[in-house]
Amino acid sequence: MTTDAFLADCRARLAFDLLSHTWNAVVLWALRDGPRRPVELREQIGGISSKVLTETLRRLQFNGLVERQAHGGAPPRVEYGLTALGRTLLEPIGAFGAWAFAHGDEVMAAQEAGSG
Amino acid sequence: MTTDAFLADCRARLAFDLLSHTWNAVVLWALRDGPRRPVELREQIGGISSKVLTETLRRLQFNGLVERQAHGGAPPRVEYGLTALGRTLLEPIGAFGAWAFAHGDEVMAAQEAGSG
DNA sequence: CAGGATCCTATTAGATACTG
DNA sequence: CAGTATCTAATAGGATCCTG
Repeated sequence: MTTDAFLADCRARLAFDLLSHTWNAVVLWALRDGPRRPVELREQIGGISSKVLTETLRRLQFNGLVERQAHGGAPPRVEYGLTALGRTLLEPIGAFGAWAFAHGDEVMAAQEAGSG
Repeated sequence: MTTDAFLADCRARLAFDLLSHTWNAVVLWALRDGPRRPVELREQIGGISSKVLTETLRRLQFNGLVERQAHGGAPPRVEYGLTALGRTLLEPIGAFGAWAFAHGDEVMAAQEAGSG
């Protein structure tokens, strides 16, 4: 496939849109080991507010990547887990993680060189 | 590595930050076949303004992923190409592209099901 | 605990016009 | 053509309070 075709394809745009939301990939990755409750996700991820986490989960749910499971009662207990489709995204996300571990220091070095 | 460690690592955050800017991955991908001039990139990508393209290129340059080469004269001729570091990112980006081609239709189906 | 409703701020990108 | 300046609209995200 050509670069042009790739960029023009709406599915490719879709993939980029998924990535363009800061927390999408982070939350998906945090769910890799199985369903989690919101409070657990917040602890695990760190630095994400309740509101933003909820919005992110709704977005992922809307895109068919995450499913919500409510175990009724009080206090409420809700879990979010990856769908089959969501699990297929773990591999590409993992590829980025691997890249970050391999080359992250080079990026940081470039940043310091550029700003100093 | 554990999920916690992955998420806490600043290099991982870095990777996610790279992705969180809408056009970063698109522009990197558009440069995969070799250096391009800004006007060529705009045509190839489509839907990106001169200003946003310039900002994106500066950002990528700052992160050591892209390098600028000016061939002086009038009219000015400038080319942007991937650095060695930038080229290492093509593989993970390609993984996402492949995912989009394989599963993009499922995401779109989920969106329609959710909104309808 | 889950998560909705508000308010507020910083950032982004798009449009346009202009300079060298 | 390359790139900047300016203005504006949209949005993400943070903080906070409140409800079931």
